[in-house]
Amino acid sequence: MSVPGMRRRRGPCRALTEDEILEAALDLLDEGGPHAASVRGIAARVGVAPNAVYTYFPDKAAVIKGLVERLLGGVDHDVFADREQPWRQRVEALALELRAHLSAHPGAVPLMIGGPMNGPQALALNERLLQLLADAGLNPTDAARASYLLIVYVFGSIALEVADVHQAGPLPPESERITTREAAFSATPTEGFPGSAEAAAAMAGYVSTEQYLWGLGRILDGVTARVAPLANLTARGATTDDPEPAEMPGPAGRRGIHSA
Amino acid sequence: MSVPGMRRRRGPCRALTEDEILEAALDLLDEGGPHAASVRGIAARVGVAPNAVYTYFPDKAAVIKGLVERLLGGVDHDVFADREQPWRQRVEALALELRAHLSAHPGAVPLMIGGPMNGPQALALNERLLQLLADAGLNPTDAARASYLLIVYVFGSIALEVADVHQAGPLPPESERITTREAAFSATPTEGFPGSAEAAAAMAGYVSTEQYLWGLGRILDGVTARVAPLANLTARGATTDDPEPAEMPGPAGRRGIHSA
DNA sequence: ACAACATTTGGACGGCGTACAGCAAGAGTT
DNA sequence: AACTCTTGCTGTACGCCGTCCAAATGTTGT
Repeated sequence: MSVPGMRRRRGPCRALTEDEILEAALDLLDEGGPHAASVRGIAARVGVAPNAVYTYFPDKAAVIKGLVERLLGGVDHDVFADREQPWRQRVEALALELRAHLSAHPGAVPLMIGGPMNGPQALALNERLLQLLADAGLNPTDAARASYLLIVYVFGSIALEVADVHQAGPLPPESERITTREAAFSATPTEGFPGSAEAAAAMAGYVSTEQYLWGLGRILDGVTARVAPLANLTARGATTDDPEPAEMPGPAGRRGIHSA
Repeated sequence: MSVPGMRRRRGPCRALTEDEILEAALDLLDEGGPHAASVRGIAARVGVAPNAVYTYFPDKAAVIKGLVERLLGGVDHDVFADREQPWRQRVEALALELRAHLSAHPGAVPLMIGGPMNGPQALALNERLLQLLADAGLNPTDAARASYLLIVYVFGSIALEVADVHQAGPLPPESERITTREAAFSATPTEGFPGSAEAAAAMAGYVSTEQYLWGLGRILDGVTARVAPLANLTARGATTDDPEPAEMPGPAGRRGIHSA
């Protein structure tokens, strides 16, 4: 009497689950950096022989893939799914949530951008972003392009940010990282470059939430400028002392793409 | 008595140079993917014992660092140094040159974004970009922020692009990559997502020069929209003889990242 | 009970980065 | 020229890596 779906596999019960393996891998990654997520280390942490991992994943690449999917699946979708809020704030919330969630596991970020993000969670994220931009009034083509632009910006920012700290383990707090960068850049001679001191200060501030949100804001400005030149301004506008609302880019802006 | 600069080292002549090692590493990287740049492989290619590499570089990380520097040093600075052209075209030329140059060595791109880009060539690139944006009329703070935004976009785009192809060796031509992506995305069921066919086509087109330039254009739109709506006719601006200190605010942003 | 199968394990193979000791080769000194 | 000192390269070895293979163990179906 074998229920076709319930048919328990022939052999002995498995000692663990895929999720335990992925969790162990993530823990090792957080503790020891990207180098520490070895099959042997994972197996030792969950208490099995090194090659027992191959019962659950065909090879290490599959473990990494599953790990990335698990990480992407952990982003809180509710923060930006509230369609009552203005869409710009929803995008900002998504970007901040992604950055916070991924920066909490800096060792996993190089593995993420090292391989193709094809998994269901990556597709779901893209899909949600597409819908969000479509809600904002963009046509499907622009929504798709803007979606990828935002993905590139978010993941590129996070990648450059976590790549900037050379030590393993969790990321130091933002202020400490900026201070370290400041010291590093001011120590470098910067042979003959103008304004080395203030340049060091500026480049140190690259890895800040403020820079992150500034770049995101400029991208959203550029995306909305051409599609809805008047309908925005609902979300938080310019934050600095620019007097002009800047309706359209200057005369150089009309130069289009080499459109195929 | 020996001239202090001419003082040849005491021991026997070195069999090779650092550049030969880096070139061999780059060749291996191009042929066999990021995995193939092993110290032993490099040594075998240049015809020495595996540990002879450590005469020239202290460890493998130094080889990678030198390799990245060599790659960044290979970008043609003349394409965007022409200050007669409008600055937007100069930025586009820089972005295209960087993409072409780095995409020619896809195996090296993960190594590039895997570590901090602190080298002199990276700093020089940043510095040139800063000056270019300052020429465009941006104040130092916005120029610094826009410079990093552009760097994030360029390197993030290239990283996602080369990470999309799973096989080693040189990148297939763009059309082939798009076709492959199209097939992959249309094969995926995309469970219940709206517009799977056109979504697949749109996502396949992400890895195209057109998408790349579109995103770059939106970023430049967003950057220029708020800072110089009128003043940037030509790049022949003031020489920025006395740049104000680009006080980049420090750890002012409080949201987002903290570890653990 | 028996057979079929999944799971896990011990062991091994090749490759990796790299440390250590020894040997060859050139420069400086006598 | 002989000696020494410094430097470059090699042989060897250690520990770690990912992964395969054969055997042992446990579980289900007949």
